[in-house]
Amino acid sequence: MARVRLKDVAAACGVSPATVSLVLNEASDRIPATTIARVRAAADELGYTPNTVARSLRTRRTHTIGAVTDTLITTASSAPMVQGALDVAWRHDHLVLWLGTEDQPDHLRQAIASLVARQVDGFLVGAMYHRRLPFASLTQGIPTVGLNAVSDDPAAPCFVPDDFGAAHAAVRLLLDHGHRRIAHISEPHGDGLARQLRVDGFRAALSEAGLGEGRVLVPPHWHEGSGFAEELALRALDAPDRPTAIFAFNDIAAIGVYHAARRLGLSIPDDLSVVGFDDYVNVASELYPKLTTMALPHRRMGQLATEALLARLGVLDGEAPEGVTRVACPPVVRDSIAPPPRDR
Amino acid sequence: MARVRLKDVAAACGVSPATVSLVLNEASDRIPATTIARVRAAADELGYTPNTVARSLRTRRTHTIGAVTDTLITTASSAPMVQGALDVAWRHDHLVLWLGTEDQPDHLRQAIASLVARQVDGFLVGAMYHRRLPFASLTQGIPTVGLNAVSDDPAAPCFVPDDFGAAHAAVRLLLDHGHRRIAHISEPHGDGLARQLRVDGFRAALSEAGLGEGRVLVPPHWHEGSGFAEELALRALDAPDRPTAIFAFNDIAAIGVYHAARRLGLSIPDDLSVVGFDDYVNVASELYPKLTTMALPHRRMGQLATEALLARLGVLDGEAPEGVTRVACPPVVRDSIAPPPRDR
DNA sequence: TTGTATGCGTTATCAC
DNA sequence: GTGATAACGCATACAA
Repeated sequence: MARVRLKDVAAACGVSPATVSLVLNEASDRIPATTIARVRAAADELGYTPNTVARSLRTRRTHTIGAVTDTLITTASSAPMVQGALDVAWRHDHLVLWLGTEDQPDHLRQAIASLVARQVDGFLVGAMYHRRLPFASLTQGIPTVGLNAVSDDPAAPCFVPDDFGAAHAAVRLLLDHGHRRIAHISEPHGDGLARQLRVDGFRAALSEAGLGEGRVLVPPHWHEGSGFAEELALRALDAPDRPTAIFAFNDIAAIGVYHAARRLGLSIPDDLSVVGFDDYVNVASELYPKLTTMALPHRRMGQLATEALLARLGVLDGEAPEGVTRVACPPVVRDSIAPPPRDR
Repeated sequence: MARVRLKDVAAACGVSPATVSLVLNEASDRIPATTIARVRAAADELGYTPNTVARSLRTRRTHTIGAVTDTLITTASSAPMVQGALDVAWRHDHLVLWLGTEDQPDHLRQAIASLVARQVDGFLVGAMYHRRLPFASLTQGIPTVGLNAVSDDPAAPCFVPDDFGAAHAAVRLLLDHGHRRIAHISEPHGDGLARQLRVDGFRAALSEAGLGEGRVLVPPHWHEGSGFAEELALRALDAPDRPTAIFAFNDIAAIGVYHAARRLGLSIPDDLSVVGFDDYVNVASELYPKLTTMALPHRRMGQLATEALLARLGVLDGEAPEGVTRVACPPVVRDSIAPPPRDR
């Protein structure tokens, strides 16, 4: 019942353990085909699986990636990021030890330390929303890539959404439909980097179209749910010079806009066009009318970050990009945009 | 730059490696306090961290749990399950290697095999929706616990939602408000176990109330999104003897009911009460009116499963329960239930 | 071409 | 009380 070891395979086909090792690792090209076949057959028959911990001790490579992220649960969008990383790692014979820090102070440091003790080959340090995370000092020289997070080390490869570009594209979508009075509902100030980038993208698109600075509505402080956006939208839409389109910071804020429109008897998209951000599962696609929004490329980011890390580890060919890479956020066009109403 | 090893701290304080090991593992009570202090001090000063792979090779324990689940991404609810498992494992000095199989055939077997090669101490085999998963034969005698999945080995501990009880409770909620004509919108037949259990809970509650079998609406085949439920609800609500309340299989189906009500000019909850299931993030709480629903205890299940596994591994005291444990699904009461309209 | 010897960093079983 | 010493399972430089 005990697991079969290299030694057993060697004994079974009358060669030394060294030979078996050479054959199984394809480390020597000077072994006769007959022995190779014999060894392979024996290994197969006995069901030999190398003991990776012994191998790791010897090679100083665990083929394991340590991943540390803040809480996994608050945002539904985390799963694709994880899955993307898992996939790529698995495809290249690596496994990942995942740890959620739940944002407890000092937990990040502890988590990294315990992964260092496990001899992980590299680190993925991630955040569930795009922000700055000072991790360069913690990973003790082990190759590290930021995932949805920007490092304090400017050279560290980091993969984040292109919030600016996506906001710009979202506004262009509205402009192309003929809208001229477009407002942006933002989120409260915080440590997230997306807020400012989306505001900037919004403003850039408007200003390029010769429409000035644009109107940005910012809730005074953070609230759970769409309530804050609803209030903001209500006030903006109830005024004489109301916007014909709203670009919402995210899909939740867009829900607030929908609620406000309903309360005011405005029809989307006939009276008001709306664009969201994030493409939340079961949200954007289930609103009535279905919400046009910018998708966060979480899965792609997870894949890219892991590929970059594997490149730095030498298991993949090619160079890992230095510094921050912005990943495109594709638009998901649904039913919430139409040309603006003729007159008012 | 090289990491400091046990040998180094032994040399630093003039004792043998064996002694250091004994001290650091508190394995002997016959070591004088002075040596203990000396060793501790040296270890601290040098920043010694045990190499866990060497330790694992020796102790045959990796303090690592292998977790295999089908795809992580299709359901948003997966993250709490993962987080719950990670938390408990971490709290007891264990780490988890997570693998998503993406439902590719044979991938489950491969995933388990590669985790076995890593010498994981135990397995968590999970599904993202409650179903049967034949994994007992794959885990090669390594302790295994099912997470949202039922094993083919009746003795294997498995943790699943109490779908029957929750459906029963949901219907009781409606009955207590005075409803008598209650319909259930189910999902199409598939390999999920929740469907039948929720139907059974629905029927049991009605029959206990002397209301017969109840009306169960089943879509003929699977569709993405809420469309199927909308059609079903539309037909039921447009008939002369329409239900005053609908218990939906899940929150997505509940959205379909909302859409149908809107199209028919029925007001929720005044004309129609609705109860959902799953408590999807950003869905149930953002509908108008906010949806009353039964929460899936994903996080709790993740925790319980991991605790059971650790108990089987001897790192936690207590026994792991044998067989299937049903975990309660707490109701989340919001605004979608009211007494039925007086007459019609 | 294959086998022998040694080391990877621990823990554990002994003597001393 | 403490220190040699032998595993743990594998990889590899070198010898044969």
